[in-house]
Formats: sequence, C-alpha cells, structure tokens
Amino acid sequence: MLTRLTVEKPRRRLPRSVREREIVEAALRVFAQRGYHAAVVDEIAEVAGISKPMVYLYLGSKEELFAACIRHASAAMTAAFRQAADGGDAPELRLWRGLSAFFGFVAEHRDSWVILHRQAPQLGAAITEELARARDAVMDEVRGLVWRGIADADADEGEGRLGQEDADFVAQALVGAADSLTDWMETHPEESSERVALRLMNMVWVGMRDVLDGEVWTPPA
Amino acid sequence: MLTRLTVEKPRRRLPRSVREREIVEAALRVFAQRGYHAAVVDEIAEVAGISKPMVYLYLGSKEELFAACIRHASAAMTAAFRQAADGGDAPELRLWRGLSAFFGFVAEHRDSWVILHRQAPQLGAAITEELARARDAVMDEVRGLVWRGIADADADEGEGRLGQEDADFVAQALVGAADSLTDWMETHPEESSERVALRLMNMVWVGMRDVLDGEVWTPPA
Amino acid sequence: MLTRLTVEKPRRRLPRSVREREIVEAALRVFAQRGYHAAVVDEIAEVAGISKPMVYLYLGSKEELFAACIRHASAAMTAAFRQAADGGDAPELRLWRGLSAFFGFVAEHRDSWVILHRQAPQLGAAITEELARARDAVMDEVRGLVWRGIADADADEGEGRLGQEDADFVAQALVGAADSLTDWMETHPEESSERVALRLMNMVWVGMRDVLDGEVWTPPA
Amino acid sequence: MLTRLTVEKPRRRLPRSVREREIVEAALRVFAQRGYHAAVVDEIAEVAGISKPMVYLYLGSKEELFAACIRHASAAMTAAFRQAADGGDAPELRLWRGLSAFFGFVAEHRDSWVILHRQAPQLGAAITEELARARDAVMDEVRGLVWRGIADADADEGEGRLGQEDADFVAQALVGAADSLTDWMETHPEESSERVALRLMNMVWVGMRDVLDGEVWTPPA
DNA sequence: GATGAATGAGCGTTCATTCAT
DNA sequence: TATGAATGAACGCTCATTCAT
Repeated sequence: MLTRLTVEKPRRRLPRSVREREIVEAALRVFAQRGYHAAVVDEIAEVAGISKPMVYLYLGSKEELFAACIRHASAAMTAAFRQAADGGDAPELRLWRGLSAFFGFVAEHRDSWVILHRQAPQLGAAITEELARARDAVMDEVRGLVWRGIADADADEGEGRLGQEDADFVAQALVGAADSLTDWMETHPEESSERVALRLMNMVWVGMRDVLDGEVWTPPA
Repeated sequence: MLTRLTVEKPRRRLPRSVREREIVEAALRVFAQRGYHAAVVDEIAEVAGISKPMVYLYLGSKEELFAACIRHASAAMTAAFRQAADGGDAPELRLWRGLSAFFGFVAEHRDSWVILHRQAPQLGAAITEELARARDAVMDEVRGLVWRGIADADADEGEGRLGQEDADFVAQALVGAADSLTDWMETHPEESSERVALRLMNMVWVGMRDVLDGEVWTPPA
Repeated sequence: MLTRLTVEKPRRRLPRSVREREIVEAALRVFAQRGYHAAVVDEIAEVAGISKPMVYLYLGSKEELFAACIRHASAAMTAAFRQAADGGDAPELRLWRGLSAFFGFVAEHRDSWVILHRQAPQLGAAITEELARARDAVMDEVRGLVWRGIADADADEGEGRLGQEDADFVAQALVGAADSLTDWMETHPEESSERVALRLMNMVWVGMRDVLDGEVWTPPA
Repeated sequence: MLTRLTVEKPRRRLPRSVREREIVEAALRVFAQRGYHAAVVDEIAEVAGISKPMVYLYLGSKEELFAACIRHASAAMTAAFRQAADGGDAPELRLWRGLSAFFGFVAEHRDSWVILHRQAPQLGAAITEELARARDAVMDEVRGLVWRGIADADADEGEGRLGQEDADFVAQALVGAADSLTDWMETHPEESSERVALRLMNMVWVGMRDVLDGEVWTPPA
C-alpha cells in the first residue's frame, strides 16, 4: 500500500533497449512539436522522464537522436503502406489501399509525419541524407504501382504512349498531393482515410486512365 | 581627394526604404540557404553590406525580419500567379497559365520558394501564422478557379454533384502535387514550366472533368 | 564629482587591440594558476573585467587563447635572453648574461614561466606545437652560444673532440638545469639572478672546458 | 557446464590486493597518455577490464587514484636509483650508477616518468603534496651523494669551500639536467643509459671537482 | 545615419560519482 | 564481489540583442 506512493515516480531502472525506445519516442514528440533546432535536449529528457546524460549515453548526440527518430518513423510508415498495398489484386486497388494506409498512418502518427516531411533544409548533411532516403522509400513504392498500372492499361491497348518517366512524374505529383492533403484532413476530421484516398484516386487515376485512352487536354494554340 | 580612399566601400548613405529592401533581400538569401534557426544575423548584415545594429534599427528583430521576407516572397509569387491567370478565358486555360507562372516563379526565385515552403514547423507562432497566411493566398486563387471550372461543367449538365468542398479538396491536392513537382523539376531541367503545367493538368483536370461526367472509380466491394 | 561613483566600474569601452592584450594577460594569470584544463574561461573573463563572449569574439577559443598566451610569454622571454646575450663578447660571457637574464625574467614573470614549462604534454596538437616552438626558441639561443664556446676552445687547442652533437647535449642539460634551478631560487630569495647564473656557469662551463682539455672522468672498469 | 559460457570473459573474482594493483597499472597508462584532467575514469576502468564502480570501491576517487599512481611510480623509481647507487664505492661512481639507472628506468617505464614529471603543478593540494614527496625522494638521494662527493674532495684538500647549500644547488641542477636529457634521449636512441650518464658526469662532476680545486670562472669586471 | 564594443541567457555535451541489484 | 543504470554540476561556445559614440 505504501509502495503505491512511489508508483508515480518509480524512477524505474529499465533495461537499455526499453529506455532507448522511450527516449526516441519522447524525442519524436518534442522534435515534431518544436522542430529540430528549437527542440532542446533538456525537454526531451524531461518528457522521457530521465536526466539529460542518459540521452547522450544511449543516443550519442542530438543529431544522432534525430536520425534515430527519422529511422523509427520511416520504418513504421513504410511498413504500414507496404502491408496495406500488398497482395495480388489489381494495381489501382493496391494503390488505393496503400494511400488509405498512408492517410491512416499520418492521422495516427502525426509526429512521425512531421518529422519526416517538414524539416528538410536546415539540417546537417547526414540528416538530410537520412530524410531523402526515407522519402525515397515511399516514393519507390508508389512509383512501382503507378508503373504497373500504366503497363496494365497499355497491355489492353497495345499503344504504350506513357513511359517510365511518366510514372515518375505521376508518382511525384501523387505523393505531393497526398502530402498536402494531410493538412486538408486536419480541417475535415469527419472524412475517413479511405474516403480521402478514394477522392484522390478519382482525381488522378481516372484522369491517367483517360489520358491513356487518348483523351488528352491541351491548351488552345 | 581623401574621399577616394573610401571609394572602394562607399558606405553609402541610403534612404531608409532602399536600405530596408536591401536588407530584406540579403536576409532572403541567408534564410533560404541556412534555414531560420541556423541563419545568423551577423551574416545577414554582412551580406547586406552594413552593420548589425542597422538591421535591428530597420527591421526590429530576427523574427520580424523573417516575417518581412515572407511577405516579400509571398507578394511576388502571388502577383506572378494572379497576373498570368488573369483574363477572360476559360478557367482551365487560366489555371494552366497560373500553374505555368508558378513553376516559372519557383525556378527563378528559388530563395523565395524555400522561405515559403520549407520552414513551417520550427518557427514561433507569429511566423507560422504568417506562413499560413502566405500559403492561403495562393491556395485561394487556385480554389477560386477550380470552383469556377466545376460550376462551368455543371452548368453544361445541370447536375451539380460537386460542391465547394470538392473544390477545396482538389485545390489542396493540386497545390500539394505542384509543390512536390518542384523537386521533380530539379532532376528534369529540360522540361519547361509550361510542359510541367500541362502534364499536371492532364493528370488532374481530365480526371475531374470525367468525374463530373459520371465516370467514377470505386474500389470493388 | 558624482562621476567618481562610476569610476570603480567604468565598464570601459576599449579599442580591440587594448582589450585583446588585457584578455591575454588575464588568461596568463589564470592558466598559470590553474593549468590549462582546470582553468575556466568564465574566470578569465572575470579577471579581465569583461564578459565571456568578448573572450571568444577576440581570441576565438580556449585553445587559441592559450596559444596566444604561449606566444606572448615566449616572445617576452626570448627577447629578454637575446637582448642580454647580445654583443661581441666571448660566448661564455654572453651565456652567463643570458642565463642571468633568464633567471631574472622567471623571478619577475612567474606566470609566463609556468605557462611555458609546467604544462602537461597532452594539450591538443596546435598547443603542443606552439609550446615546442617556444621551447626551441630558447634552446636555439643556448645551443648557439655553447657551440661557439666549444669552437673557440677548440681553436685554442686544435683538437676538436667535441662536435655539434655535444653542443646539443650540453644545451639540453643546461636548459634543464636552469629550469630546475628556478625552483631552487624560490627557497633562496637572497641569491641574485647573476649569482645563480654564475654558479651554474661554474658547474657546467668549467667542466666542459676541462673536458676539452682532456680531463675526462670515466668509471673504473 | 554453464560456467563454460562465461569462459571467454572469466570476470575473475580476484583478491582485493591484486585487483587494486591492476587498477593502478591501468590508471598509470591512461594518466600518462592523457594527463590528469583529460584522463577519464571510464577509460581507466575499461583498460583495467572492470566496471567503474570497482574503481571507486577500491581507490575512492580520481584524485586518490592518481595519488596511488604517483606512489607506485615514485617507489619503483627511487628503488631503481637507490639499488644502483648502493654500495661502498666512491660517491661519484655511485652517482654515475644512479644516473644510469635513472635513465634506464625512464626508458623502460615511460609512463611512470610522465606521471611524475610532466603533470601540471595545479592539481589539488593532496596530489601536489604527493608529487613533491616523490620528487624529494630522488632529490635526496642525489643530494646525499653530491654532498659526500664534496666532503671526500674537501677531505683531500682540507679547504671546505663548498658547503651543504652547494650540494643542494648541484643536486637541483643535476636532477633538472637529467630530467631534460630524457627528452634528448628520445631523439638519440643509439645512446645507452650509461653513456648518457657518463656525459652528464663529465659535464657536472668534472667542473665541480675543478671548482673545488680553485678553478673558478668569473665574469670580467 | 551608422557602427564598434559589449553582454545575458541559453544550449549541447561531458564527467566524476552513486544507487539498486 | 561486481555492475548496469542513472544523475548533478559544470564547461565551452554561440547568438540575438543593445549601448555608447
């Protein structure tokens, strides 16, 4: 009974692996809220419920800590997308599922998303590289699906007017649009991830399909 | 005669308005290159060719200086878009022109673009607000054109399945896709701003038009 | 009259060169008293009567500051030695005068002496180099005089048993003995620098001369 | 059987005295390499092959550990000198033997030598005292021999111009010269300890003897 | 109008030392 | 006996900002 008095601050002695994960999670929150530069290691330590030296003992430096956050977030997000987009269905269906998962992930792990996409230019080279790697991981997934979608449609028709570079372009735009829509979702909490993904598909996929069918829009001369 | 000794560095006595613009332009370059936090006021003063107290005398504080940069960049960019998209043509044509102008602007004023879009989360509340305002300015333009495009198409058909919220959505996605494509452009320098805008139109506009025509994609039950 | 109230802490606004020298002098005292590692920049600033950032603005870093102290001390000491040892007299007389000046300098500038000779050898490469340079400056002077003394004596005798390497050896031992004797002087304040130098000359020079004369000591087989 | 799993790192349970010596030896190496302040207790523990708390359990604190190193080094060195200088021979022969032993010791136990002679003098009172004690131990041996050498020579001559204070002076200079010559030896590895000691004897002893004979050098009036 | 001189406040990092097991 | 986990207290350094001229 009396021991319960100390439950609130057990100053627990945790094994390294557990503490390490806790620190990274705390850092994720602080970095997302404040941004890399404005984030202060003291606060991360406080949020993690430990003293500052522990952060350095386990993670090395502020930069390495941030890199660990990026890896953490990137791994979680890529896994979510990949798992949802997996399977033997038609590419467009898989893309829709992947986008759904993506929007779902962002809604649930806002911090990870912020870490991954709103930090780029004012960070040391090492971190920038890490960020690029993380971004590419998702982009590659999308590009692959888009490319297969084009190939499928082409096969139906035997024309092949769209090539790999087009898939690149579409993927980039698609990812950018998706990025941006995460802001839109914040002001439309009633929209489910699936609905948002559906809307985006109708914006992009239908158009692409029709372009393959020859229905091209051109500005009047 | 003695004045010739100082000719190399005339330490010109400039009117306030000119000095102020020079400072903002110097700040734009430094902020874009280093990011808000890593940018150092000393360097801004040096790039502007004056002493640090002048920066404070004219712009008040680092934050205010950054806000001034945002306003500067935002005004230039919005003007470019608005001017290009102006006129009595069909909305889709105006959108294409606006997008073309946007991509052109970004290519020519990289610093302004970086200031506007790669800085968000790690800045004080005042600055974040300013950034949001700047973003909204462009978004509003796009939203208006999209909305009119929908209205036009609806008028032809009398159904009105798409509403203002849809315009919102499309605008957000469109802007996000455009944002993202600025990265794509860097690895495709041979693509003109117009071509990029055209590709984006074909991705989005054709699809939207067809959706209005009832050609909706839905995931299989 | 009232202004006298502020005289105690004039918070003087001094030109850079003056402040810089003051800082180095303060650093000399603190480094000598505490040693490089135990010395704290805050205390140096306090002793110099300014704030810490000034130290960094003017001297760059703790290491550079220490290097500046070394140069300062080394220049003063070498100058004292060289000036005293200058002239057209016989080498042994010049050596004696140089040694006298050396002992006098150490008595008067204890801090400089400590900086130059009582620091641990594990202080960053830059500092180690600077220290080596300083040590060599004195050693070179001594070596030169010893060498000429040997040459003179040899000339009298035409035998030349002692060469340049011997001059090296003698100079090294001589400087080491002088170093050590600065401690002895502290417990014998009644001995003037000249007397100490004289005693040292009699210990070393006489022996060297006699060795040249063939009076060599060897251990019994 | 299970114990075999730990065979690679037996984490031996050693008696206190053995562990203690191991720790001191590890500390000696680290302190010599890095200097007192730059040495880190973590590294000492690692080099000793144990955990940090053991160091504190056995040696108390960093300062006490360093003091233990000094005692260790001093004892070894004094023993080497004393043993070599022992016997019933003439003082000058014993001095030469002692110096030879000294140079040999330094060549073989560089770390102990560095600990004793290359540390800044500003290391806490306890340590300074311990260092002084160590220095005096050697100095006393030398002083004794010098004094007896003077006495012997005086006895031959019945003049006694040199007293105890002179022995002090000579010993101080001799030890300083020997200190300094350890540096010289590093650039002259071909010279044996005995040869170096011999050279030093010829520099100092011959001169001293001749001074006793009345052959004094004085600067010209 | 313009600047050289100066600083308060804070941040990333380290290290000797101890606690709980 | 032995250690992994944990921290209080500094220290080097930087930067936005202001004062005195």
